[in-house]
Parts: sequence; structure tokens; C-alpha cells
Amino acid sequence: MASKIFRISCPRSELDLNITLQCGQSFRWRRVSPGSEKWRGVVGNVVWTLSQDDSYLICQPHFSHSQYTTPYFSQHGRKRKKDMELGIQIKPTNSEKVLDCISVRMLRQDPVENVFSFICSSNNNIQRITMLVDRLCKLYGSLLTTVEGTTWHSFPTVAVLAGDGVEDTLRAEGFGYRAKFIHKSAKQILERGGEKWLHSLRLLPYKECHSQLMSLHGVGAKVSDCICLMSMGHLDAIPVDTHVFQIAARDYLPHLKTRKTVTDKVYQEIGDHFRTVFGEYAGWAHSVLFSADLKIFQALRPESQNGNKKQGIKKCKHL
DNA sequence: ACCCGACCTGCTAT
DNA sequence: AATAGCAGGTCGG
Repeated sequence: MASKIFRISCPRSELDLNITLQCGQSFRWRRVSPGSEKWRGVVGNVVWTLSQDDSYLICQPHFSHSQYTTPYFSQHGRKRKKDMELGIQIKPTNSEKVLDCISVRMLRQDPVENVFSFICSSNNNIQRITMLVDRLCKLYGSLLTTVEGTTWHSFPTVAVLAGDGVEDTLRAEGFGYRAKFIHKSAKQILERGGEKWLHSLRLLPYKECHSQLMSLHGVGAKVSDCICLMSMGHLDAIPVDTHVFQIAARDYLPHLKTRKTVTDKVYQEIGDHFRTVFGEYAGWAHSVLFSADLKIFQALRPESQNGNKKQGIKKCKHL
């Protein structure tokens, strides 16, 4: 049931789908077919097919029923580039790959999806995280629609994830020790007021938001920062994982090279350093550096070929 | 305040 | 072929 297509003015230099949808912010986007430049995924309760040329995003919703959607790509502007250039000048290591990834855009995700996706991320790799998140949606989400023979499901509600037997089921489905984290966090969120409570955290200052999220079982400092950055609107949150730790030790804080693990103190030090170097969009800059170090982007060369025909075009401010 | 080992799973390297 | 190492960490001691 294809419907209207939305064209959104947005230069590829400021938002590259291939990087943004594949760099480990969201685990729900798939290429329409192998090698395709079109992406398909779920935002809220709507399946979208996204593509772009050098100047526009082209967005097609697949409705099964009438819906609308809230802004998904964050609106942080061009000033961020200055911050990034400043950072690159200070530390040129890896700068070529970094420039390839500068067109990553932070998403503004739904907090529920963000929380449970990143609970799945602990001590895990992107491929398996993607598989687990997909499994979570198929098990506990509701069927939205079928597109070209593929079924698409919504992300599960908190109440469903808090239900009886969820932990045992998830363990049997290969979630490992994360099964308990998911079930218990869902129950904690429900006790505090459910989705409404989680959304209300967006009103808090960064530090408070960060510590509230950390009260959830399975959400530590790193996952909490992922949520702050990717769904709470805190563009200065710095998730420090093993990868960012390596980058920091290599390019910014050489005295960390001798350390084996990220302690709370080192975690804080790296975040503060990034915020000092990159300013208010430090979290975005962190994602550029993180993406540049990801294996899948090592051989990146996004050559644009376009010439997309369009019909039934409609203007839309945001997705 | 700080550090350490255990923990599920599945892919990779040796 | 078997085994250690690692992946966007967190928890409890």
C-alpha cells in the first residue's frame, strides 16, 4: 500500500543515509536489496523507504493505517562542522576516513526502542545486536504491514516486555544474560509510569537524565550516554565504549595506552576531554570518529549516482 | 573511590 | 579441529 512520497531538502553532505543508518545508532534499517541505496525501516508505527540524491531525502511511508510521525533526524545544524574541523586540526590521525564520515547525522530516536536496543548492545557486536533487536520486534512487537513479501513489526511496548515469562523466553532465544536486564528494566519503567516517564526524562538536564537512566538494570554509564545522545537530545553526551577508549588513547590521551580497562574515572576523563575539544556537539563528533573506525566503513567511497524520478511529491519539514 | 572477575552467545583468528 | 579472543558493558563483590 504505497502512498505519497515526501521530498525533504537536505544536502547529502549534512546527512548521508548509508552512514547514518548503519553506524550503530539504530539497528532497525535494512537495504531494500543487497547493494541498494534505498533503505527500509520502522519509525514509530510506520514503515518507511528512504533514499536520497545530493540535495534531497526521498521518503515513502508504507501505511497499513493512518498515522503520522515525529521528527526522526535531529536538527543540529552546520555549526557542528566547525567543531569537527577544530578537532581534526588538533588530532589529524585517521583524518581521511573521518572526513568520509562527517555526514553522519544523529537520529532522534524513540527512548523505548533506544533503551532496549542498547541493553542488547552490552559486550556484543553490531551484527548480533541487530539480530537480537529484530528478534525482539518479531516476538513482542505487532505486525505493521508487509512490503515486497517482508513483514515489518513495531518495537514492543514496555508493558509487553514487562510481562510474565519474558526473561525465560528471551534467554531461550539467545539473548543471554541480557534477558534479565530487559525484563527487569521494563518492570522498573512501568513502575515509574511507563513510556510517559521515559519520555519525560527529555525535560531533564544532561547529568540528571544520565543518572535516572542508570537506575535501570542493565543500563550503565555507556548505555545511558547512548540514550542521552540518541534519543534524549543531549548532543554533548559521549558514550565511551572499548572502541572510543582505543581512539582516545591513540589520538587524544596517550597516557591511557597503558590502561587495560575503562574505569569510571577514565570514562569521565574521556568524555570531558571530547567536550573540551569539540564543544556542544561533542556527541556528534564522537559519532563521526566512531563511524570512521567501524570496519564496515573502512573501504567507504560513497559515489553518488542519482537522477531520481519523482511523482506526487509533497513538501515535508521533517521526518 | 577504585578495580576485578563473571557473564551469554557466536563469529574470527590461530 | 579445538580453543582463545573479542564484540558499541554491567553488576556485585
